[in-house]
Amino acid sequence: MKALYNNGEVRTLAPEEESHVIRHTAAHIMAQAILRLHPQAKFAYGPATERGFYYDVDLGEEKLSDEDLAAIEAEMAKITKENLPIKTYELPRDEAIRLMESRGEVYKVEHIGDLDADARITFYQQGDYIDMCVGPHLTYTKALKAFKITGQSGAYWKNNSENKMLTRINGVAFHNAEELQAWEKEQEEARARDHRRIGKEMQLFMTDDLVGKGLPMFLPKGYVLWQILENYIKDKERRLGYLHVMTPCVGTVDLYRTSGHWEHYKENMFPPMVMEGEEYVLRPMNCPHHMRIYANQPRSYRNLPLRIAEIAHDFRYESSGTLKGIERGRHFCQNDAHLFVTPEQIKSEIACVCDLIFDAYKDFNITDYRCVLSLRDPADKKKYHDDDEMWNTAEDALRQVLNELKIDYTEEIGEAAFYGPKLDVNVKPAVGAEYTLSTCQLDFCLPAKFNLTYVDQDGTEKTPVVIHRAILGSLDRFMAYLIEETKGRFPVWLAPVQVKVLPVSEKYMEYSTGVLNRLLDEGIRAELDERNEKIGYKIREAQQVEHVPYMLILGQKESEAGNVTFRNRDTGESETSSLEEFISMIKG
RNA sequence: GCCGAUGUGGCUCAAUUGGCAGAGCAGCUGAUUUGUAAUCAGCAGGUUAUCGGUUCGAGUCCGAUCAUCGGCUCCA
Repeated sequence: MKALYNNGEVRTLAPEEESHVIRHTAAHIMAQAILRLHPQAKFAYGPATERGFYYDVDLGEEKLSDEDLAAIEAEMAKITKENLPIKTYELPRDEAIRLMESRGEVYKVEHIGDLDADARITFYQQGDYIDMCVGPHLTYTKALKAFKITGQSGAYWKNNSENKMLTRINGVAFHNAEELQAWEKEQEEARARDHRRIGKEMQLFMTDDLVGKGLPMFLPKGYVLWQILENYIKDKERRLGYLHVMTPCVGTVDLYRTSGHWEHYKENMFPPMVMEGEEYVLRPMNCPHHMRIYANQPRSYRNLPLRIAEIAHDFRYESSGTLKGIERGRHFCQNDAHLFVTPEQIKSEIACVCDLIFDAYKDFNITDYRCVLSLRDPADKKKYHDDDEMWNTAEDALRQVLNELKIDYTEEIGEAAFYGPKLDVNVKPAVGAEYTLSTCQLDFCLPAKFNLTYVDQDGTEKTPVVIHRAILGSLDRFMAYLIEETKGRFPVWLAPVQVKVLPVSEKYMEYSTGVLNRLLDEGIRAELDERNEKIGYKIREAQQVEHVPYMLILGQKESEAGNVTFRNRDTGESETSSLEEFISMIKG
């Protein structure tokens, strides 16, 4: 596949570059189609994305319907059929501005102003459509063979909510129709594993308008899974010397003024409740409570590290548009902990946190994740605690630890918490954008705000450093992740129902009840299907809807021999064994 | 919050240009007593998200509100 570079050269693309060029060219062709149908359109940015492309367009007062999008897609097909040659040329800055002004492209003109003074300004043109662009692009419009407009959304000019909202039209583009078809199939499968869908079907959780949006409720089966997660991580933490506490879900506004959260996040907190002249808020996070626990008694260097942990309920007034099942609600439970350490202990404690993260990932079979070192944006003095020396120390310390631990990470500017840098471990859900599962944050800021001290070896008072960390992140979000990864087919140790006992007919109910009770006595999560249905029907439901790992089929043979026949959900195979053997298999 | 779309029994979906709200599954009752992915029959279930408007007549057209979905922004 050949591409036209902005120096006029035509070169054969490396295979890994092809998709990007196809998608970027698709954006131009879409822009041309939009312009033909909506001549008032002014174009902002129109890049290629991971799977496709978009173009941000100012359409004035006009709103696009689905029919309009379909018309644009049809016009794109027409343009590819016309097989227009794609040309490129460079203009001096003043001529470039004049060209764009003459076409009313105000956003492009502004863009030129943002470029370095010596930047080359190049254009690509197909037919009468001209776009300012660095390329490269395909050489003819017919080279775009498979694309689809996937929808529209609002997006601010330069991603800044102070700026005008533009219409973003999204699309996907591929080498050929087969790839497009494969993508469509993939989308369908992704929708099928959406945790909201599976959660509803498996009766794991629900939401209710009368309770309130963004406030999911865990149903019995979902809460069983939730508790397994809670016990799992608390047990790990206990072995690592964490001390669990329980603190209230409200606190005074002054508590958050002290921490600085009030100043930074009050818009995203549920508003204050005034009681007897005091203001209280639902807590959005737990650091301040844990800081006060630290301050509850004098601390010595001998007490450190002090690891305070809590499965804590938090409330955040998230924008309605960002709510997403149990992945992001207005109430959630954090697997939170604060490690109070001396500067010398930072490295070993962070190493221990990282070990715990990757240890847990191994247990949950999580392999597809990305580590990010989230740093401040030094220019943004408002968002971040203003103390460059503190930041440099913290960022260097965290970076150094990650390097020594040989953790693969990318650095991202402007992603830090307001009080310090963090290591985030991100995953991508079946549907939607990447999010953070685990986090480990280094904080030189809050301990000072709360005047926390410890007496050091030499008898002087020093300020501890705090490491904030969450392994399973929020239990709710972690559960959403597990649902999507497993498609609801949880491994035995996580399955809300591990064994479903299915009598072949009511004649074997007594035997089945005995088996059920034995399983329950062993602490196995088992259920009995007492309905008067055929065995095939019971299997179908346990398999297809409940995704139960093991089904016990009990009939004449089993009741006479006193054994069990179990059916494996994943293989569909059946085997007969003694009940004892089956029990030890489940427990093993 | 913003841009756009959607909203019909618990679930999945029908309902011609505006003309009697319907089916399958689930539920209940009865029959059947069943051996590895749906046994048969009957019954019940709806103020078509809510409120208002247009019309002889609204699930359908218009407006507002609410919720959900796809994005944007945000995520301590």
